[in-house]
Amino acid sequence: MTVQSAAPKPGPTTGVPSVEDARRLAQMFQLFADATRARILYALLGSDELCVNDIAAALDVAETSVSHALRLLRIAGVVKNRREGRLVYYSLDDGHIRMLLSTSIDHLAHLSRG
Amino acid sequence: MTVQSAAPKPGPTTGVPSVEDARRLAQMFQLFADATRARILYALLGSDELCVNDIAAALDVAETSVSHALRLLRIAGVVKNRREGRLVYYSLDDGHIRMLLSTSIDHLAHLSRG
DNA sequence: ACAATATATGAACAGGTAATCATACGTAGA
DNA sequence: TCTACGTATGATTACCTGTTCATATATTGT
Repeated sequence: MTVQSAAPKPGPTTGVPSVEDARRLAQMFQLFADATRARILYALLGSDELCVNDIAAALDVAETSVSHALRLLRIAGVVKNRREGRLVYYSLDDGHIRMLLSTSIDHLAHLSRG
Repeated sequence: MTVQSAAPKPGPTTGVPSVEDARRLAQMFQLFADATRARILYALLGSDELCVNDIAAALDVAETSVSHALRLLRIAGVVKNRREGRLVYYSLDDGHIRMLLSTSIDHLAHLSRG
């Protein structure tokens, strides 16, 4: 197969990320690519701090499932937690996350409108 | 198991998205949650229009694989295409996508710095 | 019409992953 | 210490998804 190219070089027009960076990017997006985790994140976007049971109750999802989900988000640095007695409060970790979530909502709205 | 709640009601503090919305959100993020697709998107973020073979060559990925990936992105409205002879040019579909990608890069940088 | 090129798509197989179950851990109160 | 509660985690299972191979479609040139 001969290749008919339109762009002579892979040109770093803005700087194409390395395979490694792309992998990390994808891993990060993967965290949002699950309905349960997405719902958790949006719940946290609303009330800025929630304990595990509150989340489980609000979403009507098993506590175990929520806990597993929060673990992944925590390890990735997307959420942080704080213990107070028996309760553990979770919240979004930084502003980029909030912006990502907001932008994604905008995009969905954009698609809905046509 | 008795639930000790910190927030009396599932309160729509900013408006918790429905299960359906969360599902759509997750599906959208899922598109970015693959290294190949992520690399394609970042390549398109750089040069604003590329044909399939250019992408395959630039990323060193089989053309078939790129084609499958682009199909999903196209159906989801993330990229659009334009035929010119035998070549099909792909580009990002709207500004939200660009902002999402940019924000995600910012977040990664944020994590890297500490 | 035929051949070559560029892209698309269906099927199958391999690897990953979220939900569930069982259980462990940490904390508070009696 | 014992019990109850809130949370965390390992293992299993069932499902989903990306890659590959084979093949189809579209376009151009002879």
